[in-house]
Amino acid sequence: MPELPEVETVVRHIGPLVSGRSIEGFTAHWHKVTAPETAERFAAQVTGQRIETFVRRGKFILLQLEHGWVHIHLRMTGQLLVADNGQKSNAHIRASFDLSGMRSLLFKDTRKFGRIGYLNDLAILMDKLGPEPLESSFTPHQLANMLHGSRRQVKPLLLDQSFIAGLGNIYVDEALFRARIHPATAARAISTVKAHRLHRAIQEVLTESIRLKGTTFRSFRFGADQSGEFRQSLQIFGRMGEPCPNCGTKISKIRIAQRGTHFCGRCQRKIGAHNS
DNA sequence: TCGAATGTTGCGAA
DNA sequence: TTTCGCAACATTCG
Repeated sequence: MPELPEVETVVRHIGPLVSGRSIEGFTAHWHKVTAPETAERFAAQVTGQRIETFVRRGKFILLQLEHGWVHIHLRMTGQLLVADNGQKSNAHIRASFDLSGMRSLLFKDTRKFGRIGYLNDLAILMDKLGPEPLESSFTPHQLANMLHGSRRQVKPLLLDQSFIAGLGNIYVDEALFRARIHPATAARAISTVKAHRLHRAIQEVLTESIRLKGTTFRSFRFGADQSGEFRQSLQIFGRMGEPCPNCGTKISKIRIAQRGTHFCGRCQRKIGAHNS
């Protein structure tokens, strides 16, 4: 599903196609796509404005306008498509922006969880998000301090967008496996050495996935129905029962914080700091 | 046939 | 502060 690498892939693909164009109109094809705002009010706020930049923050796609910002969240099944006017329409289109130059930006979302909104001031959104894991300002030392300040289990903590922005179920499982940390470990019990290892694992797994244009596990697509290629590089996610690539032990799948969680019971021991 | 599982966020409640 | 369960949805799986 769209996590940081998938959203980054979408932004890199779509940005050049729409930046500099003007929004000439907006149509909601499903009444809640702009919730809690009404589609009419959203349309009034963005119509006539030029798209200055097209960027990502966490899992949000942000369109900087002349005045204010459009934010788009793909949630689970959202996709952005650019179509030339007159092109045949797709199923599950929930909203469309009419752009200058006879071109449209379409929001496709089978499960209807995705949302589009407008903000005058981006701070309202930014304040709810933790650090960007790939920014150089995000340091191993900082992550260690953050972990040591929490009593929560490490997996739900990493999924919390106010703790760190952009990670979802797939990359949390992958990063914890690569760092050899059990997903149910109390965050404050993670040694500084392991915290630094986790920092490296997070950056490596995200960077590598962006390079391969994300993970297509079920539905993620970008552009003209293209898939990401990182799925082949997944070491633990979706591999329950398969041998651990590190030690050969069967990969386990359990439920932590209501989320399917994959790990190796041998490589990722919950207690004890002796397994490196 | 049908209930369970899927996965992200936000909400209220414990 | 943190955890828990649910709701928002459609589709696929067993």
